[in-house]
Amino acid sequence: MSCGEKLAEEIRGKGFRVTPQRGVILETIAHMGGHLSVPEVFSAARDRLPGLNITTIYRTLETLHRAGMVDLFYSGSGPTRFALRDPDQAHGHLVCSECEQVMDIDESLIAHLAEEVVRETGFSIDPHHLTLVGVCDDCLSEGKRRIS
Amino acid sequence: MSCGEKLAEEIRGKGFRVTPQRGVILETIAHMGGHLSVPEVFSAARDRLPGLNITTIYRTLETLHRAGMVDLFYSGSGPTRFALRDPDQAHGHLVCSECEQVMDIDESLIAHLAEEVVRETGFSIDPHHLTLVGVCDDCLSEGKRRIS
DNA sequence: CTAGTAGTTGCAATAGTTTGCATTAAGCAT
DNA sequence: ATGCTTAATGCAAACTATTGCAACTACTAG
Ligand SMILES: [Zn+2]
Ligand SMILES: [Zn+2]
Ligand SMILES: [Zn+2]
Ligand SMILES: [Zn+2]
Repeated sequence: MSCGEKLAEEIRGKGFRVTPQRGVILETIAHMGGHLSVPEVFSAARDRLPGLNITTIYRTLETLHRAGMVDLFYSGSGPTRFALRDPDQAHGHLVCSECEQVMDIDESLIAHLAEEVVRETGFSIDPHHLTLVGVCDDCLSEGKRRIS
Repeated sequence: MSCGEKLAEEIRGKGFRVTPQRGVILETIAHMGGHLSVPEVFSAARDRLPGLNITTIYRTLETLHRAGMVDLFYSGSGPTRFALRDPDQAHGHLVCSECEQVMDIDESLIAHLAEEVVRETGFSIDPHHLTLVGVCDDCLSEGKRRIS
């Protein structure tokens, strides 16, 4: 069973239909890996399934996101990016607004943050691809800008 | 001195030029208040200054953001929103991905979170309009969806 | 296997955002 | 006041994202 087929079974299990388009899109993002934009997924998936429309990519990724299989990742600049979720390892990102650098946050720190928020507010943060914007160590010490 | 003029002085102090467009845009967002989208600011500001181009709104808000006078607020759906920064009270938002509800986070909780992150990673989170996506108390107890 | 239902797709129109470039004008120095 | 320098604006085009609707098809029930 290919990884596309495995993912197809997973979305069927969540009550969504398995279509050729969804099969190809899942296969594509699984093989490309990483953090992809819709146009990137589109041009790769269209090669496997001519006639595929870019609207279908947007809608499929939204569906997969609601199904918990794909994460959104918006860094504050450029197009929104999507990534296949790794259920075993929830990572997040720190985006420096000065140098555009993107760092990873590891799972345990995210878990601590989420714990504090849920205790204070009752709100459960989604630990997958938690994205925080600020200023990195380097940029802060270079004094390019003070955050007020 | 109107609030628009006061803000104009502030951006001049940060090294940016004061133009009629910027004066009108500042006056407009100060009087409208709240969390505004670019199209909203545009249609209001254009009434005061005919000929104003929407591109100028985008660029001015980006400039004001870099100057620390305006915050970005992207909730994961709809257009990006902007708000005049209140330097005395940094608030943030919790966005429920189930019911679209937006709650406020108060400053002290944000300060705690930022402290934990900077201690672990050296990264300084911008406390203004910190926005976290997840599931609210109500939606979680109603079991509309489990977060994995 | 067949028919019905409802979720999904493609297409076109629309909305929101960014970029390049020529023109204009704010702030500064004389 | 006058001219210089460079930031800022307007405009057009490209890019990114969303929505409405008709046609289609995956799934289910019989
Ligand atoms: Zn940086
Ligand atoms: Zn990631
Ligand atoms: Zn909710
Ligand atoms: Zn706010």
